[in-house]
Amino acid sequence: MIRLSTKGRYGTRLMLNLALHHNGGQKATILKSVSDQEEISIRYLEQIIIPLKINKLVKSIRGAGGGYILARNPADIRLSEILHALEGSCCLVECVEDDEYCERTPSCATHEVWEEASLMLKNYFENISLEDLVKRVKKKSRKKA
Amino acid sequence: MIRLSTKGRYGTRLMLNLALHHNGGQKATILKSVSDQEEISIRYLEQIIIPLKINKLVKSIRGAGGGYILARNPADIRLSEILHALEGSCCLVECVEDDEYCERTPSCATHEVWEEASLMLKNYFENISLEDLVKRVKKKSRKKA
DNA sequence: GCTATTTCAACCTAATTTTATAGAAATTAT
DNA sequence: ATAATTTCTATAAAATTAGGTTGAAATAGC
Repeated sequence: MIRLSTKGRYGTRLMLNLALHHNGGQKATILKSVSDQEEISIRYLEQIIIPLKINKLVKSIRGAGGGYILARNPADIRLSEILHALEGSCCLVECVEDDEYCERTPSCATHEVWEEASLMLKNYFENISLEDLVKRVKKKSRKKA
Repeated sequence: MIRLSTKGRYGTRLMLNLALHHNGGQKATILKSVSDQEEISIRYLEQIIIPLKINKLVKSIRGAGGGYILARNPADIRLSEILHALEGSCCLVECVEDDEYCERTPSCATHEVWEEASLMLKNYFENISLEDLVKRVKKKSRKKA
């Protein structure tokens, strides 16, 4: 399927949750609280956050009183970066980013199409920041009330 | 990953191959020849073509001299139809097409984003026909020569 | 010219391999 | 002692391979 894996989906919700609790980056958020609020297994969150840490999107603080903090302000973290860290790419197919993946690429008409669609997606996700998502959440909760 | 499955990719190449040999829909193309040209296992092609047949995108002719023919002219078959037959949808996430998939949907800000991206993709694939792909192939082979 | 046989290709089912997802247990740092 | 982190182990899904069956056309023998 053309489908976002749970890694990408859960990871984005994880980052959004950190953004919602990001008060200038003072207090760390523990995965347990993210787990409770987002209803995602803490074990799985631990695996998901590893690539986010490697890609310097979050900082970890070990030990008591520790947890995770966004490495930058929510406005400076784009969805494309999160997906890139978690999915390896924003592309629909491997061969778009990896030239050597398939030798047919130069003559492949379908490749062109996947590439164009991938660029479209990439562009879309590059223009959405965590701050934008936070705004959407606030808008939604206003509608409810 | 946000990735098109091999079903979608191989299936599109299968349909494109049928389109390239579609001379007004007179002669059927056998999977063996598609397998040789596209370098995809014939066993796998047999599985991939089933949903394409169910969705009335191809017609099968059994026995000697048989094979497969596009059910319509290449200009009348859109990429979105092929992907829909093979992938079940053009969407990035289940919850976009299935309202009951996730109870968080109404309050989920990330859901909005996946939905918008999915619609973008859907729209893109709806505007590409097999004939368009055939034209791209011809353009590419001209460049080579 | 009709039946029997061969051939070709679609069709169906099962098994295997690989990859993704999820969780448990053990470990490390403060 | 508590919380983060790593490593290991199941489970599930996707991709691929493989074998055998059925139906339809073409050909050979009578």
